[in-house]
Parts: sequence; C-alpha cells; structure tokens
Amino acid sequence: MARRTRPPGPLDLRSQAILRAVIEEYVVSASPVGSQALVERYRLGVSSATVRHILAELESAGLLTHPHTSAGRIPTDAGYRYYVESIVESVPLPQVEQLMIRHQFGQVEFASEQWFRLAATTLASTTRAAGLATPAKPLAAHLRRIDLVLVNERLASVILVFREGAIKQALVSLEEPTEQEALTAVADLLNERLVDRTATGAAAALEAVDAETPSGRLARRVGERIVRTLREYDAAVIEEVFSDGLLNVMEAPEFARSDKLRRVFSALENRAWLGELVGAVAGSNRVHVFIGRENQPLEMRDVSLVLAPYGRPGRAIGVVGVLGPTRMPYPQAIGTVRFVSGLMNELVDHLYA
Amino acid sequence: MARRTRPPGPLDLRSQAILRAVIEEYVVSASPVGSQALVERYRLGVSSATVRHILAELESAGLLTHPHTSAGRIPTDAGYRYYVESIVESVPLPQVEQLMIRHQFGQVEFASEQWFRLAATTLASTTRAAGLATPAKPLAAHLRRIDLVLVNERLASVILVFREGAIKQALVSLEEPTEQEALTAVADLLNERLVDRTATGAAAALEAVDAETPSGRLARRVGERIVRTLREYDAAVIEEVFSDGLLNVMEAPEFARSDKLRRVFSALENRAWLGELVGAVAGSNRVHVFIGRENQPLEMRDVSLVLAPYGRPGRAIGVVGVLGPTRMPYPQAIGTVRFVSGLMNELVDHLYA
DNA sequence: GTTAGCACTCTCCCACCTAGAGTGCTAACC
DNA sequence: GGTTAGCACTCTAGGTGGGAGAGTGCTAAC
Repeated sequence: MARRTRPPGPLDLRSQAILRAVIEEYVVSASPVGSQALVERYRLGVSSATVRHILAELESAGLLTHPHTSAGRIPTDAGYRYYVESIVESVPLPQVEQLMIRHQFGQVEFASEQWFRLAATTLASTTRAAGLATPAKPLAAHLRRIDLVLVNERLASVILVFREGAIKQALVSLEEPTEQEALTAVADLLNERLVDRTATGAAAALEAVDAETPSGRLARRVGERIVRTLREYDAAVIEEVFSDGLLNVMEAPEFARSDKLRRVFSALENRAWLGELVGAVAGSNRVHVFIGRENQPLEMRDVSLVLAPYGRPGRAIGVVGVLGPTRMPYPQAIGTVRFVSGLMNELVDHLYA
Repeated sequence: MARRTRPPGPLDLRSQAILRAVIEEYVVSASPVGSQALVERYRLGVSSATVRHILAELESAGLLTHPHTSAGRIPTDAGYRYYVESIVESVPLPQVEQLMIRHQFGQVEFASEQWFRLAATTLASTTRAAGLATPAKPLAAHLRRIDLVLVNERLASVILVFREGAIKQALVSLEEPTEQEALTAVADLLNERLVDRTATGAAAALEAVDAETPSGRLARRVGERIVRTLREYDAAVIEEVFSDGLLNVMEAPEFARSDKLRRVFSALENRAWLGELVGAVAGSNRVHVFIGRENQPLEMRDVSLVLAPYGRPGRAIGVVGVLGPTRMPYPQAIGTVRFVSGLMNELVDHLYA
C-alpha cells in the first residue's frame, strides 16, 4: 500500500461531489457519514459500493478519515481546506437578514465605540458560532487634540484624541500644587506643539520646550506622559478583542467534555497569537479561513476561524470574524463575515470621507 | 421520623468542629467525606461511630447531604452558609502576596482604566477562581468638560469628561458643513453652560440657548446629543463587567461536563442580574457571599460569589469579587476580596483627595 | 468501470458481577 | 446517657461478556 496520504491533486467532478456531500452531511449531523447514507440522501447515480471505493480514494488522499474501522467517514482539516478552496462558493447572507443587520448598525451609527461590539454580536447570532471583533487600531497614532483636566491639586487627567477618533486617558501626578488655569495654558501650548505628530515626532517637539520656567517644566512633565502613552498605544498589537456568543461554541457536541473547551478558551487568552492572526489578515482585503491544526497554537486544533479585515488600508485596521468548531458551515460563515466586514468599512469610511 | 430538615439552630462546639472538618476536607478533595476519613485526618477524640451519629444530625439539620446511601457527606448550600456565618473567620492574604499585589497596582497607578482589570486579574490568580470587577460608575454623571473635534465637515466627535474621571465619546452629524473654529466656539459656550450639571440640569440649561442664530442651532444640536449621552450613561446599571480566569473555574472537577459550565457562562451574560447584585453589594461596606442556589438565576446554582464594593459612597461605586464553585475556600476568598477592595478604595481616594 | 454479496471489524449498549466504601442500627460498655 | 464495636445492608464504580447494528474492504461477476 504505497498510496498513503497521496497529495490531494485535482479531483474529478464525481469525487468532488462526494467529498462535498460527506462534508455537508457531517456539518449538520456531527456524526461519521457512511456510504449508505450518502446514496440515500444525495442522488449520486451510483451504488454504495462505488461510493465506498471513492471514499477510500479520498481517504488515501488525506481528505477524509475514519474514527475506527466500522464507522463512516469524517473530513480532515485538509478535506475542509479543499472544500473551501476548490469546491464551494461563499453563500451571501439573505437580503432580509442584511436589512435587519443594517438597521441595527443604524442604531449605533453615532456611537463608534459600539461598532465592533455590535459586529461581534451580530456575527455570533447570525452564524450560531462565536463572533470576534477588534476595534480599528491606527497603525501609528496621530494626535488630534490634547485635553488636561485637574483632578486634584496634584493630579491631572490627560485626554488624548487621535485622528482616527480613538481616545486614550492617563493620569499625571504634578510636582507642585497646580490650578486648572495653569493646566489649560499648558494644554494650549502642547496642542500647538504636539498635534498631528506621532510618538517620535512628539518626543522631538517636546525637546524644544523651555524647561526653565515653571510652566515649561509642567509642560515637559505632562508632555512626557503623553509621549509614553503614545508609545504604549503604538506598541500594543491589538488593543482589545471583543467576543460574543461563546455559548454557541459550547453547545456543539464536540465540546461536550470541557477539556476541549478549556483549550479553546486558553487559546483565546493568548494575545500574542491573536496579534499575529490580525497581522496576517490585515494585509489583504479577503476573507481568511484558518482550519483546525493549521492554527499555530495547538490549543486551537479543534476550531476554525473565519476572519476579515476592515478599516482604511495603511491607516487603521481592525478585524472581524467568527470562531467555531472545524465542523462549520463555511460557505455561510464566509458570506456573513464578508458582509459584516463590508458594513464596518462603510462605517469607518464616514470618519474619513 | 419527624426530624426532617430541622432548622439549623445553634450547634454545640463538637458539631461545629465536625461540620468544619467535612467542609474543609471536601473543599480540597472534591469528593464526599466519610466518618472514617474524618477520624483519621482530624483529631476529634471520638470514634467513627460517634462521628456518624453527629453527621446524621447535621444532615437532618439540612447542613450536609448524601449523594447516595453508601457515600460520604457533602455540604449543602446551607452548610456553607452556616460555616461562613458562624464558624470561620476570614483569612487575610499573606504579607508577601499583599506586597506583590501592591507593587503591581503601583505599575498602573496612573492608568485608571486599568485598575479594575488588574483587580479582576489579581483576584483570579490569587484565589484560583474567576475574578470579576466593574469600573467605578458615578451614580449621577457630572460633566467636567466638553470637547468637540471635527471629524469631517459634517461629522463631529463629542468627548465628555466626567468629574469622576470617566470619559464618554459620541458622534454628531452636522446639518451644515462646519469648520473646527465654529465647533470650538460652540464647545466654549457649552462648557460654560453645561459643566457641573447632571443630565436633567444640562437639558434645562440647553433650553436657554438661543436657537435663532446658526451657532445657536449648532450648539442646540450638539447639546442635545450630549444630554442623550448623559442619559444613556445614567441609565446603564453597570457599564461593563470585566472577568478574568474563567479557565480556573473550568478546571474544577464539578464542571467536567460542559452543560454545567454553559449554565455559568449564560448567567454571566445576564446583565440584569449582575446589575442587581452590584446594587445589593454597593449598599454596605462589607464582603458579601452568595452561595449556590441562594443566587436568583437558577443557572448560578453551582457557583458562589464573593463580592465587595469599592469607591466613594454616594458618588461612584464599583464592585470586585470572585466567582467559583460552591466548593470554594471561603475564608481565603473573603480575605483576598477584602484586601483588593481596600486597595481599590485607596486608588479611588486619590481621585478625590 | 460498476455492482452485489459477503466476511469481517468495531462500537454501543445492556446485563451481570464483584470489590469497596460508607452508612444506620443495635447491643454492650463506661 | 453518651460512646463504641460489630454487623448487616446499600449503593457505586469498574470490569466482563455477549448481541445488535453499522459500515467497511474485498472479490467475483456483470
């Protein structure tokens, strides 16, 4: 038997149809699919013996597998991959649902910090999987405005507004008792010098501030805090990943025992990996699919991700998508993610138009 | 047998000691405790037969129960309640850990939006349960400052800074193409009229703005958006519940099958209930313990919560605490929650001092 | 190339058994 | 009267064995 996991290669149409049938049957039934069931439920025009023959071929090509001798076939990760790449088209979200979702987004049109949350929630309920979304993070933060508010005489709150609409806040302790007027003057000065700059630009501009006068020292101190906040903001790969509908994933029978679930949750807490994914997805404008063991951290071996970027290329990028069991209705998931990322693009466009 | 769940009543010292031994043994072993094991591991000075007798009494008092005839005893919710109320004192966190935690909080002393996240993370890792925390939400939002930034000629971003240091952002669409100068003028006007007011006060003050001039109309439009944002902020019972370490809960053997876990997660998504809890806890300055079925939503029947408020009574209140299986080391959990809520109080005090 | 037929394999489920843990009760003891 | 040893009893966990059912792979015929 030299034909052990022969590389996939192009499949003839009949084999494709059978692979497709196995996958689509398995996606709904969650249990191995036998040759009998296939001939009964799909008009393949051949007998179960022939189907068995082809199933054996698909298995030796590495696209299907066997839990044990006398069980039906289940797709491998490679099988799903072939299915997604070569067999099916994505299924667009039905018009009715598109309208409903547009309506919901209309409700939060003027609350930009809600957008990505709603995206995750929408994806979760539409695909019955977990929805994921990150806010659109600027590649390099450009200051748009600085605001200083006195909290008490030795503590000030710095509010930074970025060109992309994001906001950051930080506290600065003050060396001397200070009044709001002095702070406001410093804010005016810093607005003049630092606005429209990135972290390094702001640091350079700050050097030019006279450190001899009391107000100059105050400006320096506050300015340094601002630069540090900018640097921290730039350094964060992703600011936040919002997820919703993890309950949907818990309901899948493959996660009935909680050790598998635990793996998924611990992977979701793995910020470094999520950052990498966002990076991978942000590059192009497509919907990306990551299936089972294709995912770097082994914890994610039982789930698939369907992700798409949104935002303004080169300026601010976020990611939306779904996470579900590898046994996932990919065509629908891809269609839904495509629609939602498009919607997010429209919203973000308003900020730049 | 008329002695079916006789009300607890005061227990003699020996019964208390045995109840305590059963609970503490069960908390670490997670399996029913028999009379034999008790005499072996705790010097009770009596034989297993006597212990059996007392166990039977504790059971008829409703403090212990039996999974089945030939199994040992496990505590009931009432048993844990009696244990927490009448038998044990809370165990303070060891000095070493207190220092480590203080050090970590020192790192984020000037990043107030991190405080409650760190609280949850700290509680999770220290108690090996899930940590929960809400930001300190003002009871009624007082405006401290308004900032307007032009996004594009028909869209402006409103930034509201509250007395308590919180920030809210909203977008306003503008009826006519507008320049930043005009917006800044409006911001000055609104700052003058609306600052230090609550939602209703601001709405009243807005009435006085002349709606005839173009800038008056702009001020009205922006002002109305501000009032709506204030109202929304006030209406939200809790803004956000941050949780960390849910993995710890998943690891407990009682959640090996995922249906129980699912219940917990779905209860955590129940905002209304969390709001009620926060309300209940916010009133007094104690650590509150909610055990198993004492919790309103039946989904929470398998877990306990140990919660404490922090913040400024009458002004801004948040809640920190842990969520774990009912089989939880209560004395340690209570001690840790008490310590962390004290720490949070210190941090918040800086904002008011 | 396709199909019917068939032996084979493996899981699932049920019934059954045994060992072990722990109980409740009773009678004796201090 | 409280405490204890002894004992019969109950229930679970875990192991064994067998039968039904599903599905396979192979072979020989079409």
